Amino acid sequence: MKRTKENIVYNEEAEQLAKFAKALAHPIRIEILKQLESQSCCFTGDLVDVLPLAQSTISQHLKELKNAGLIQGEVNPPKIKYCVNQENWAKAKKLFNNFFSTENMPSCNDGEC
Amino acid sequence: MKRTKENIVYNEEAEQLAKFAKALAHPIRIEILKQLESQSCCFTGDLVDVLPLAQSTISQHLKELKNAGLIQGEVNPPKIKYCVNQENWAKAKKLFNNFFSTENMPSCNDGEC
DNA sequence: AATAATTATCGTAAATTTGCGATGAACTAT
DNA sequence: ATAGTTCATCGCAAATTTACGATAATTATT
Repeated sequence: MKRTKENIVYNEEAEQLAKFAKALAHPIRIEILKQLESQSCCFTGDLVDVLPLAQSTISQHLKELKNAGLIQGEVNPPKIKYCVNQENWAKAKKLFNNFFSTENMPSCNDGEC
Repeated sequence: MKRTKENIVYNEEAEQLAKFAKALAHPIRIEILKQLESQSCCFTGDLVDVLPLAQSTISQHLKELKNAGLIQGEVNPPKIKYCVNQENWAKAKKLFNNFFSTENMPSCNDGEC
């Protein structure tokens, strides 16, 4: 960060997209989401069985995904069921789709370059 | 990272997707890519004019985007023209599309939960 | 009440990211 | 040759991320 904490303001859509991207910016979180995608839901314990990291670490990654809004947890004592947050998942999908749409993206070797 | 550097091996596709996501995980890099998308190409100098960061910082972000493979630079002395790398852009687009495809994604409130 | 099971949080250490100014490298133009 | 332009890199400082073990918190079962 900067020398002194000083907030720089960015485009809101860019900020939101970056936030989602950041949540996806670690392979273990991709794997976690794939699990949740395929299994409709699962418990932290199940994830710990499958993934090569300590329970506390998985829990931290889950927290980040939750903070980004991509997943949500329901208590099901003494377990907690994590699921994809459909609403935000759809929002992220749309943002990435828009971003990658190459509609009017000119090629680099166009004349005016 | 871990106490001692010890590599954990992840699914390759997850790793690649995470790498692209990491490149997108900062609003300024989103903005940079948007510029490159819309303008077909541009020079670092142009970006510095538009973005609220120092030239050296922009240069670093460009480097990260280049490392991720999302952009490429051509020398055009004394300037350097940055453009989206079409091939990897398409690859990223496909990876994100696949990832977000909710084909057989069951809802959280299905019976078996 | 005591125990077991499951998940979150704390404390710590290492690594990485972010940002800046200063400086360097490469090339142009004078 | 000198000066100017453009971009990259270095060195630094602050912030954040990543990972772990230990411990706390919550709830069920005995």
